[in-house]
Amino acid sequence: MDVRQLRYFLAVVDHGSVNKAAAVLHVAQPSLSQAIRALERDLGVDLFRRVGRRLVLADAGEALIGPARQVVRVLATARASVDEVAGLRVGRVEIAAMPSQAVEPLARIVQAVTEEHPGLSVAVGPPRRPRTSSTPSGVDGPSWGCSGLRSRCGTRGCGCGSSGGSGSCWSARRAGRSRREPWCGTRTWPGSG
Amino acid sequence: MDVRQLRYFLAVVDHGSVNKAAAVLHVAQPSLSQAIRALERDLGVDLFRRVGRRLVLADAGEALIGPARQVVRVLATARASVDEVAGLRVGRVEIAAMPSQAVEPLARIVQAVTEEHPGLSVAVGPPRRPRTSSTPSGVDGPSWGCSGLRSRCGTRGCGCGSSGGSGSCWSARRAGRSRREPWCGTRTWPGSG
DNA sequence: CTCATTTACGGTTCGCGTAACTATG
DNA sequence: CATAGTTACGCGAACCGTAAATGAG
Repeated sequence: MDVRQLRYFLAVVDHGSVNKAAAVLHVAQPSLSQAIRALERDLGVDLFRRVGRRLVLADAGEALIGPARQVVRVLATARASVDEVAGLRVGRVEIAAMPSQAVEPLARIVQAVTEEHPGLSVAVGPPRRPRTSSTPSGVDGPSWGCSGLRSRCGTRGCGCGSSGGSGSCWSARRAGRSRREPWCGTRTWPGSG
Repeated sequence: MDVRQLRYFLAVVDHGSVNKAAAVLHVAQPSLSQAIRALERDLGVDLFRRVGRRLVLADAGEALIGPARQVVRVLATARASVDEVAGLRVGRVEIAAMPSQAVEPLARIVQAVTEEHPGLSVAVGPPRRPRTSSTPSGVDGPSWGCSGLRSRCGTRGCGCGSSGGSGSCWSARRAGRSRREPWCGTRTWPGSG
């Protein structure tokens, strides 16, 4: 059982179908289906009942929702706790964004972040060599490949959530944050700013 | 950030050294060191300060301890919740064990489990790997490839922890529980018992 | 037939272990 | 020299995406 699987599970529950959930999670439907199956196999229980071409929650699935949300929430808390102590005082943030989305809401976000954290150096650039239409994988140069802004940036919510849309925000692949991260991640390196 | 990493982190904190923690976690020292590094890279913060040949908690590490424990605890709760609903009422457990270790403490454990859950069918066999790519969908016989017993079996602790030693207990690799699981896993499938 | 989900399959990434290296006491 | 931690590297497993198959409406 993995946090990623729980996130996937919750997405399916929230959106009512694998299709919708996959779109929101930015993964292919088969991948999501596969992950759900793996979770069920891992738990040894069917979380959904396959009725027609719909997935409806089974009892076990119902029971999992609460704890699953809690896991996700607590994990976010863990990160926030660390950020609270050492985070975002000084560092460098590199953001890869689709040019078409790089102005708004990005500009506003960057402004908010830099005002909140004067020690930060923020850089914005294009997504280098996206592996598919939605996942970046750059590794060299200005280390593009990392990127995005998460909904709540930094230690305190500075109101730059804006839910991203699907242009200026995606999960990092190689360099920064693990790609396991939900989608949208920040990455800072202390000292290089 | 992954639950596995948090578990590793906590082990290092609790045991005071990578060496000890690695031994307890049953992973090689470099693997653990690597994982910690990855976690630090992911968070963008040093969790430990490398002083001499010792790791001492940095502020960020200190801040992470609480939330990390909570994540681990909540994740266990999630599994328990599912088990509570659908778990271990009726099903089949297949255990792969090294022959030399298949008697004790395995026999005692199996007895305890079957007494606790009369609906269970328990099978024990060698850790041979089945070439059947499909996991044991509960159709045919002892599809070995699954395995191990976790420290606390089932929904309530039935006292069969025994900490395993390193023979009759290991993480499943291909079928069954993900090997990400701490080590030792049970696997049940409803209906085929 | 159309749409949603699942299965099959190849590519890429990641975690782990072994071995070699560095540094501390 | 002995010990603890890190880096280098190869293997195996897992995840993802594309393509094809299955099944319900």
